[in-house]
Amino acid sequence: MALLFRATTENASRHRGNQVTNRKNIHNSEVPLVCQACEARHGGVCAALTPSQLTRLSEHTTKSAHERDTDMSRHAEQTDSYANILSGVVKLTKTMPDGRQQIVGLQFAPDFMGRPFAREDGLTMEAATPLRLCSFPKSLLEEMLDESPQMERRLHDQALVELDEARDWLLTLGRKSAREKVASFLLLIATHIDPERPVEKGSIVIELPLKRADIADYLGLTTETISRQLTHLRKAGIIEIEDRRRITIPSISALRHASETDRG
Amino acid sequence: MALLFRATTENASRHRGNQVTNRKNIHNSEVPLVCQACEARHGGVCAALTPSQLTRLSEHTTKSAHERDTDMSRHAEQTDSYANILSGVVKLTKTMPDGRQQIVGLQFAPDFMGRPFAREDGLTMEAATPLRLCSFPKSLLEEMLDESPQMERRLHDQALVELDEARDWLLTLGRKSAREKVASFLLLIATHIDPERPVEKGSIVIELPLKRADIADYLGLTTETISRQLTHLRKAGIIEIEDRRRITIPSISALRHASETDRG
DNA sequence: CGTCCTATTGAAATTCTTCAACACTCGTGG
DNA sequence: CCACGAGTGTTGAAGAATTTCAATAGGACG
Repeated sequence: MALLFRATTENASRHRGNQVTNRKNIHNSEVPLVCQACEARHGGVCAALTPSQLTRLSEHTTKSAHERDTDMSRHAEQTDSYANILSGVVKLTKTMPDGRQQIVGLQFAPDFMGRPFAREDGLTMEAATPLRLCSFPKSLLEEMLDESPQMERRLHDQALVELDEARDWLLTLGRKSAREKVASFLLLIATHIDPERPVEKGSIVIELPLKRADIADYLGLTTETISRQLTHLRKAGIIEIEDRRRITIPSISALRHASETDRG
Repeated sequence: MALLFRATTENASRHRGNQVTNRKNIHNSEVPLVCQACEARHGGVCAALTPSQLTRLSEHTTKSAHERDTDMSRHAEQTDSYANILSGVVKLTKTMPDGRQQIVGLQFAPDFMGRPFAREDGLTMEAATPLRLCSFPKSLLEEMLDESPQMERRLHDQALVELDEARDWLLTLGRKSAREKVASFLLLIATHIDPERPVEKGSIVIELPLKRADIADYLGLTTETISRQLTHLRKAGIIEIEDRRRITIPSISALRHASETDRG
């Protein structure tokens, strides 16, 4: 069992955020250094805590790194912990008895993973990319949730955001053509992968966190169709394919248009 | 504007739940009579309130009835209220610029309608059937939410349930055939429309809350396909069609099977 | 250099949609 | 009481989009 996931685990106290990039100039002496990186990016649930609560929590956090394709539900179960995503992408997948699969959600930094006080059913969570987490014991977090309604509201908010995203995706799966679906996916990645960047203007390059088969499972299509539609978008000048995983988008608004209409 | 929705509105205090059917033998003298009906069925958010809070809330509730196709967002906006569904079904719809539509959720009694402290975007809410609501002023409810973490947790729970349902539906839209989709829809209705009834055994009759065009918008198909698949299910002996709106299901498990496999 | 995994491309097969005609139901007014 | 019309649902045939099957190519790694 333990062999099934390989994680490099370091105690947070030995680790002062020295790997952190993208960091803004924040010097809040009250906030634990380990947490500043998170805060700097765009506060996850922890942002709802007071500095003293944050200090208490940070004393029990563990940072860990995981390879692509690691089963994260297993990790959560084994360590009896919840976690924030520091970097990387997690895919949530549903599977039918006969093997058909559908990715029902993607989680990016700084999303919270897990469900305090509630069941998560029939869903597998896998690292879609190399992943870094900041984990805390379930018991401690649930304690703090009982103390801090703000933190619970934060989780509630994340659930509502995920609900909105799931519903947007229902529209995509139910009513869009394959071409529009692929464009919608690229748009989704472009707007989520780096929340720092203002995404409206200019040419951007995105790194796809999923391989073709995963994209297919996300869009309810086959890998062949993904491939064909990508080359179609390329020929239409809406994207440029640098390499299987890197795509440049000359104009986000052109892409957005393509995500809502088939005909030019 | 006001002409656009016609509602018969009665003050709750003049209304002692006398229309209530399906009521169990509960005699809790501390709980306001207006609320007992709700509780008896299967506690909505109000179940998290103390009797005294419930009394306070019940003094400001308004029951109302609405015809099919009423725009409920308008109602919520105009009365500045949130509401519990007492009976009937509400459909949540997303629409694309070019008119394509997708139903992204159905709400049944005793679901809570509205989103305290958060935005609900690009979504229209319509009565799919005649509807009865129990509404309360937003301000009062938000006050009580600040007082009662249990109530907020209840809302949080509902959001998580809706999220799970949306994700199940993603699998349905993304990976199932038209036949399986229609079977899945019937199964959904059978399991939601009357939460009282144990749903596993025997033959049951369901009343469809949606017309064919709506079912199509829920399943990402066309009305023609819905029609064809319904007659297919009928010929396969999985359902009997009593009339356009009433369908009997001889065996729920056969239907469940049909919702996951095409070939017999 | 061979092998495994991933991605692309083509041609045939299938599923679902589109277009078109027709049937049923219900309420209204002659 | 019947006729009419609008809204709703069903059925058929042709067409389009996507899948399936099959073959090939590119990269990463031992």
